[in-house]
Amino acid sequence: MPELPEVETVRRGLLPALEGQTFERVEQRRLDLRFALPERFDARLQGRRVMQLSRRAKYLLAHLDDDMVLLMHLGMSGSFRIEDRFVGEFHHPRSNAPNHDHIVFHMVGGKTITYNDPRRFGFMDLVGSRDLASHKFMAQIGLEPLSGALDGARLLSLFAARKAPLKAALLDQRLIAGLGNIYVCEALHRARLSPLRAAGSLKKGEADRLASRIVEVLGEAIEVGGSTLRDHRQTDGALGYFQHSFRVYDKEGSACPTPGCAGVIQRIVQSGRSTFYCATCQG
DNA sequence: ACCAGCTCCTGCTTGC
DNA sequence: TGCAAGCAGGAGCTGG
Repeated sequence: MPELPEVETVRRGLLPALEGQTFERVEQRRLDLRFALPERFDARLQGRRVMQLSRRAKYLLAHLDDDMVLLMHLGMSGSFRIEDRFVGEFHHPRSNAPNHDHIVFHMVGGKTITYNDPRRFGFMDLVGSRDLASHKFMAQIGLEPLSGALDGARLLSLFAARKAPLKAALLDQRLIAGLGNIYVCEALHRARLSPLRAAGSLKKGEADRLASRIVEVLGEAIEVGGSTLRDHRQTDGALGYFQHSFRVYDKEGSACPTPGCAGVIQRIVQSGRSTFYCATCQG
């Protein structure tokens, strides 16, 4: 599912269709996604104008002209597509395939923005802008890695005394926001650090390296529109390209790309999720 | 406080 | 070819 670079790509794709634009009508095809949608979700959006579309961690935030914020999370399989006019449900080649277009935003001017989410792990909520910071899902979110504030010193203090492995600590959204399974694996490989290391055991030099590799890999991914594995598409249907730059993710059995390293990428399971790394050069 | 495991859901891939 | 198990980019919740 979308991690920070994919969500940022989606944000940029949605900007022209959403920012400064007004909801003419909102078609809500179910009462829940992962969670129940707020009461009168469709009615409360109708007629509202989007003043700004921002991102926090993996959340998209549409700031409305009535001081409310539409909060959106894509979960594992959520995506948006923009069309000049709604062309109807997307029909899968398989008959009986259920339709997963759950919400359609009909904008003034004729464009439609359709939220599709087969696994329905995504969710949306409406919250007053003054309550945003204390919102259940926003309050715990950690450091924004591209804010300029992520460096070795910050990493050291965030990870101090933590016994959890680096892999788990980096996935913890309360510490650093926006990293997911792909970019954690990629950043650890670039920093030549083992995903199994206790987070609290990092030395200053290692933390410096890790912080700069995280910023680097996220930046590179955003530049090319994120990674497309299965579901992620840009809002115009274009594919991201960063999957071609993976060094370890989903590369089990491949030669380690680190220059001079004779290792082979292996897959292990940590906290029930796949970790890809090179045991030879990631000490 | 911290951490591991389970859970939600659908669909694609893999292995027998 | 068919079928079932396994796996997937997230993250809240529970229980130790």
